[in-house]
Amino acid sequence: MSNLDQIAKLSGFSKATVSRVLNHSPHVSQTTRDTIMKIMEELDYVPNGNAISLSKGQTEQIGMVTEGINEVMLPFLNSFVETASQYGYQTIIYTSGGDPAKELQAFEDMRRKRVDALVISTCVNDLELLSSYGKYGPIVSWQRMERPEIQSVAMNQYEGYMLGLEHVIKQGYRRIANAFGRPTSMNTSGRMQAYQDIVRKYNLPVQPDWSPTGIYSIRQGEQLVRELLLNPGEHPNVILCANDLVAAGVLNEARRMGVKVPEELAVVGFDNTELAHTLGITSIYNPIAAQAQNAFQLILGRLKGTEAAQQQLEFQLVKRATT
Amino acid sequence: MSNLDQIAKLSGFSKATVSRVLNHSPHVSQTTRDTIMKIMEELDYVPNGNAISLSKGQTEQIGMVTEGINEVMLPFLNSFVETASQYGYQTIIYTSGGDPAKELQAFEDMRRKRVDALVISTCVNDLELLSSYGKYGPIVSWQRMERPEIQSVAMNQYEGYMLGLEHVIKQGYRRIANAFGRPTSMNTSGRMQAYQDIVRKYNLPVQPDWSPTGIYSIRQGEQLVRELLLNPGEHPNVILCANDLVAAGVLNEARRMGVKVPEELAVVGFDNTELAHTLGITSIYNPIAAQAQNAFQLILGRLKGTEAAQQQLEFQLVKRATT
DNA sequence: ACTTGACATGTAACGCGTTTCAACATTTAG
DNA sequence: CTAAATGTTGAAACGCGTTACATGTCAAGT
Repeated sequence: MSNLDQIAKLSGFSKATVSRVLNHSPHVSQTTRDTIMKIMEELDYVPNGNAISLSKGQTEQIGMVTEGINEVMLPFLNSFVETASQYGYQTIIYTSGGDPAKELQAFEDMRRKRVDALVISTCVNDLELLSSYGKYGPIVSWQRMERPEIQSVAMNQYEGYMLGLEHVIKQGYRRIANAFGRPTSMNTSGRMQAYQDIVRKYNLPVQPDWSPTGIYSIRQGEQLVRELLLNPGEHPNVILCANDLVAAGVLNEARRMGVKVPEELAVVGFDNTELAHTLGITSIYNPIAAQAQNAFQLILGRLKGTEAAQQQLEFQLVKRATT
Repeated sequence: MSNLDQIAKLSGFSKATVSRVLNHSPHVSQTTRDTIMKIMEELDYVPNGNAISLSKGQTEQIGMVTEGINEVMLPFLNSFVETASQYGYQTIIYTSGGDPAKELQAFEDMRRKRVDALVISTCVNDLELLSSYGKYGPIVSWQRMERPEIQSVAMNQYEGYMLGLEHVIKQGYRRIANAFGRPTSMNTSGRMQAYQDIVRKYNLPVQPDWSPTGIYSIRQGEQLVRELLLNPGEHPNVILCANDLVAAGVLNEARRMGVKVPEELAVVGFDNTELAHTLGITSIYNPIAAQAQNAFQLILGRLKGTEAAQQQLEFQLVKRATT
């Protein structure tokens, strides 16, 4: 493996000049540039990325921290990776599987300079602790967050959820159930607030078990339907789901139970992923890809000291066959 | 930011000894270890990851190269990331979006020592070219591949596909259509071979447009159904799909067109992802998660010089409502 | 008492670019 | 024709651990 020093020696110039050629510095004469480039080609030279990272103090790598990648995250991940790579940044995946220690690993990696910044979604560690890593680099969250050290690209969940709620009300449904996500997240509390407000506004019936939290997956959606519809007492006639995965599970299981959708039970998803389209589920369009781009821009801004503006994005309701 | 040198000076020991403490070398007395550890804690010291990578010549990072992450890749990605992290390796995502130059970036990054190894799936560059990067580090492919420089964890697609073919034959279907994937991949040619053999064995009817290639996505699946069923002439009564995404699209569109599944048209997916389960699609179980683990083990083996054995994995057919 | 070996620790080179500051050469302006 | 400006290039320090090899010490073996 050849290195910069060899190029310098062979060309008769100093390391500094070779470095200038590599970095396209204008302070090199064309002749010198040509000479050096020729030698680099002959030796099949490429600079060592680690050496660059070490001396620059930056890796041009950004960590994405999640519990695990699922269908809902897919557009976020793809869009983020794509955007980052346009600017020469690579994306490293950190999945915790719910283990706080593994999650923390990502933050430690930022402290150790292996990544320049982090994007996080739902977190399992104490926020206080995570925020404290803000001093080691930019942290941007996909969830709404009230921490000065952590910027957020999350949208106003209250408004988004309200869109879904008003929609089903307009369709004539009144017995509304909610499959909420992570109970401690700001996203969930925004949605809960919307639900409470709509209940008050329209004086809707409420049952304690109609608003469970911690529902994220297909399987959980399936189970939820069984519980809701097999319980004694009054049943809901519409379920608003934390995301499209849950909605898919709900729809699937309801049909399996012989329940007519949307006549007997309406289903609303969230995020409007490909899955919602495929299954024909009414869903609240969440401009996830745009959020990912925004997340990267925020990071880049912090990294370059050019403070990018927080983009303004909106929810939309996509009506399909389940309402 | 404190560094190893400061710890050495403050503790009165040399850098070498401090390094030994960091690396849990047994050649340090307990007293010394304690002293040094205490100082490291006081200064809130952590070693710089880039410096380690530079001097060790390894980053403990593995690149995963794909056109883009989709639902089918999800279990592979998650399983790979999870397994790698157990061994202290991080996973970097490289998505090319079909652009050869972007794909090549990943290989160049290995040359520049930013990643220790690569896992690839479908590739858009010339294989000859990609193989030549084998000298810079291990490359493992998720696709079957006939290159000594690139190991493969792909399974025998011939047998897997045959499983699906024999199944639909047994169910009485004879007009078989295939939505094949990437035309140039070894995976596809294995499946094509299986199809040809079954056609010969059972003397099945064949139409030129019943075996298109290049079908990977939901949308393409949807379109395919329209084409196949609206064409003049004989229509197939079963479609075997390149993956579950395509099967989902096919199923979706067929139902929308009022076609009865499985009476008028059977659908078989591939990979048996969560999606197949949700939609009740018969699918060929492809032990993707296990392949990902295997891929990592192969890489680790090459990296550590301990040659891991290629695991033997099997396909299975999961019958659901679409056949 | 003397050698041998085990253990603890230090020295210095190494991995490889980047960057600041200084120096020198060549134009250009006056 | 000189002073100032502009353009080239180099020396050396810096970023930070790792590791092969050397040295010193003390206890066990004979």
